[in-house]
Amino acid sequence: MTKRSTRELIEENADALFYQGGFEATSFADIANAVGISRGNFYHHFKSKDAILDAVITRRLDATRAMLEHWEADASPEVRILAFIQILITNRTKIMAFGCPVGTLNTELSKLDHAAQNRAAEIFGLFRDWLAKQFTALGHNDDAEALALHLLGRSQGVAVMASAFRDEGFLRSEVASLEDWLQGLPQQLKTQQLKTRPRMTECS
Amino acid sequence: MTKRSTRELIEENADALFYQGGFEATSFADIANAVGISRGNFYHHFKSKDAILDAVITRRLDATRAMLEHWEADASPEVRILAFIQILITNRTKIMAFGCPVGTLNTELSKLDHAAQNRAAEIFGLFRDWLAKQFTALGHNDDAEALALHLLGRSQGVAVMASAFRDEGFLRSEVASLEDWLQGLPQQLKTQQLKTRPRMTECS
DNA sequence: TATTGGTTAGGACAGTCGTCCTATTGCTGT
DNA sequence: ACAGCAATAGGACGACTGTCCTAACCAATA
Repeated sequence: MTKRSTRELIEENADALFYQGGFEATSFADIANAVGISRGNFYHHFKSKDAILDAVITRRLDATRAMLEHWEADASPEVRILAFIQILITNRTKIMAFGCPVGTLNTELSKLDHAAQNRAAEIFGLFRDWLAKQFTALGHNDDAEALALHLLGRSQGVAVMASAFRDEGFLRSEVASLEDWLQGLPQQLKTQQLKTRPRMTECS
Repeated sequence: MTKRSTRELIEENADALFYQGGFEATSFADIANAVGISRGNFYHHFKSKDAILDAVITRRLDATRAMLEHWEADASPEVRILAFIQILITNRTKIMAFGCPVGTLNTELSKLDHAAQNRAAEIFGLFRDWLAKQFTALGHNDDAEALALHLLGRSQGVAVMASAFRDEGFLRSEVASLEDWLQGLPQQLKTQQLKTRPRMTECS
C-alpha cells in the first residue's frame, strides 16, 4: 500500500470527522489525535481551521469528479443516473447515521455564514451539471437542469428523513420510487429500454 | 401586548438563535446577550445547555401541534395538505438562509450524537402522523404513512437544495411540482375537485 | 563533518465555553 | 415593617478553543 503523507492523513481524518461530527464540533485536537500527531505539527501543515476545511472541500470536489468520470463508462444515460441513485443504497449505513456529506456540510456552513459555503455548494454543482448532461442525452433539452435539481433534491430529502428516523425501509422505498420516476420519464431519444424488475411498495 | 416572562424570552431567543446559527455554535452568552440579561440570571432559569435545548424542542412541538390543529379547520384534506406544502413558500426567505428548522436541528443533533435527537424527530413525527391522517381521509388506507413520509422527504430536499444554492426559482418550481403530485394522486374517496390553476414549469 | 531546511513535539497564549457560586435587588404575603 | 423567596447581576472556575512560538529531530547536501 502507498504510504500516505502526513498532510494526506490529516485531510483524510478531517474529512471523516467533519462528516461524522460536523465542522464546528470537530477541533484541531480531535483531528490531531485521530492522526496521531501533535497540534504543533498539525499547524505546520494547515495554518488555520479554514485552511483544513478548504482542503477537505477540495478533496471532496476531486473525489466527486473522479466518481462522476468513472460512471461515464456506463453504457447508457439511464444506467449512469441509476448509479447516482444507487449511492443512497451503497452508503445507507453512514447516511442513516450522519446524513449526506454534501448536504449536511452545506447546511452547517450556511448557518455559520461561512465563506466556504459557496465552494461546498460547488459539489452539488458537479452533480447537477453531470446529471443534467445525462438528462440532455436522454433528449430533455429544455428541462435537463430542472430534472437534475429535482433528483438531487429528492436524494437530499431521503437522506435527511432516513437520518432523522433511522429508517432504512423508507430509504429503500424512496430509492425504488426514484428508479420508477426515472423509468417513467418521457424519453424522446431513448435508445435502450431498461428491463423491468420487481419493486417495493412505493408512493408516487 | 402580553408581557412575556424572562423564561419565555429566553426560549424565544434561543429558538431563533438555534435555528439561525445552530445549537452547538450558539453559546449561553449569545442567548443572554440577545435577551439582555446576565449569564447568572440565565442559569437561574435553565441549569444546563441541554435543558434549554429541551425547552426549545418542547416549544417547537407545541407550536407544530397548534399549527396542525389550526389547519384542521380547512375544508378538505387536499386543502390541508396544500397548507403544509405552502409553508415552503411562506417561509422561503428563512429557508433559503437557514434551511428547515426541523430538518437542520435533527441533522445537527444526529452528528452530535445528542440524546435529544429522538425528541427532535418527534416534530417530524407530528407532521408524518397528521399528513397520514389527511391521506387516509383521501382514501389511502394502506399507503397513507408512506405518502406522508414521501411528502415530508420531498419538502426536506427542497429546503436543503434551496438553502445550498439560494435558489428561490427552484423552491417555487418544486412546490408547484408537489401540488401537481398531490392533485394527480388516485383519490378513491375524493369529494371535492380542486380547481386547476396556472403552474410553473415542472419536472415530474 | 557541518549546514541547511523540512518535519515534528510540546507548551504558551488569550479568549471563550458551560458551569457554578455569592451577593444584591425587588416583589409578595403577613 | 419585616421576613422570605424568586429574580438578577457579576465574577470565578477549570476545561477547551484556535493560534502561535520555540526547540528538537532527521535526512540530504556541501
